[in-house]
Amino acid sequence: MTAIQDGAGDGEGMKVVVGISGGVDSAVSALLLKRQGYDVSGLFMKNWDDDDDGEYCSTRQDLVDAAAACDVIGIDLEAVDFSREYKERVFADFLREYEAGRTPNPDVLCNSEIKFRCFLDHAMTLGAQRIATGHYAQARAWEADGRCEYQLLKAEDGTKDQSYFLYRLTQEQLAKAIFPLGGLYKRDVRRIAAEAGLSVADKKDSTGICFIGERPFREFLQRYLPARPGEIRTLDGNRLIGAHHGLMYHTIGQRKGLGIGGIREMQDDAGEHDAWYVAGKDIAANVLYVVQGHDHPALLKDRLTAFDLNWIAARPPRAHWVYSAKPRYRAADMACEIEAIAPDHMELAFARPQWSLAPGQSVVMYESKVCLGGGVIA
RNA sequence: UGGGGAGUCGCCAAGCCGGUUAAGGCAUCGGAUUUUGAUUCCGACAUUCGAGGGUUCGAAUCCUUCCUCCCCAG
Repeated sequence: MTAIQDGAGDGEGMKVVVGISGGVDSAVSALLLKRQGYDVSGLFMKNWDDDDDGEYCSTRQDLVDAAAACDVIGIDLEAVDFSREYKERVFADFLREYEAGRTPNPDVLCNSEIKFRCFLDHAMTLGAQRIATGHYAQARAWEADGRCEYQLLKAEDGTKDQSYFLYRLTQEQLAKAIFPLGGLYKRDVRRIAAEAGLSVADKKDSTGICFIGERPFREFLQRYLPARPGEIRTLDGNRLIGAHHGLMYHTIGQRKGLGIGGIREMQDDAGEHDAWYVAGKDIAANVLYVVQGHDHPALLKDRLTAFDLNWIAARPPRAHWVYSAKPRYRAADMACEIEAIAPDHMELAFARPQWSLAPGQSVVMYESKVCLGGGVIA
């Protein structure tokens, strides 16, 4: 086995389009590719209409920053609007999931449907041979048994690794991708940006849903989905303990927003209460079930079922084999075993119980540094 | 109505035989962390102790009147 390409080679004039967001990461990605001799151009995506909420609209500033960065780097910048596609392929699913009482991860879909589909296709029409993004992840072509296969690897900087968000990519998509930051640490990326005179060198990292940004979540959801108030009951004892404004505002393991204060019968001698956490939902009855204490056993599960699977290598991993998995972004890898696997679903058992597995979130599997793919928690 | 008990931050709850700044928990809000949603962490949060009088150098803590609630009587 030999790595025949690691994405950091000599550009030799190869045309690559870089997704420029207006942040440091994508700017440095473009800068590095330019230095490596690629024929680089930038593409700024506007995928969300912030028509009526200027307060949280930062895309204008992002575009300004993106343009300024490209100017310093010395590349062209084009802007494209995929907001219709984003709405149809990402946001619609996002709303369907919330409506069903689940907790989706739109950014996973955003990558497979927008950045590595719409954006990729568009870049190809511009004559590009590759696309690049500021993701902290690594891609490489790997030759084994006479076959060439593209692998997705974790980033060198484990604290910034974003391979989780890319687990839905396919061989075809990965073959076209370059992740210039995969081998770098965040601090070095900022240093490179500062040394190159990029104004975004110390710009704060963006958070919130990709392209939509950070905003009051309840208020945001409420604009798209009707809120149905209902009861909050204890999982232990089925005791009526409060009221919720809508199941969609709560996810498994959530503490904030329950509004449950002190209850006489449920305190210790000193009158102190443990916080309450969401442990389950009864969608049909519109009841939210809660449990007291972060470490309540009902919040710990050592197995899960996942569906809507995607395997990057285009073939499933082995059952009864030890891998590791993350049941949510930034979770520590946990050893696990696939107990049963079919094309459309699998049963996964963890070596140790996982805290608050939320239906709708993705479970992503790894074999050492290699991201194998994953699925959506049932 | 008679007897007993209780009223301290949105919710619980210390303090209550007087002594300077009214514990703590939950909730809430703000910040940090974070390309989902969460979690976690840090910070803020009663010039005031149901209301009015009084005693005192000094009261949430004592006295008193009123209001409200609970229990037992009925």
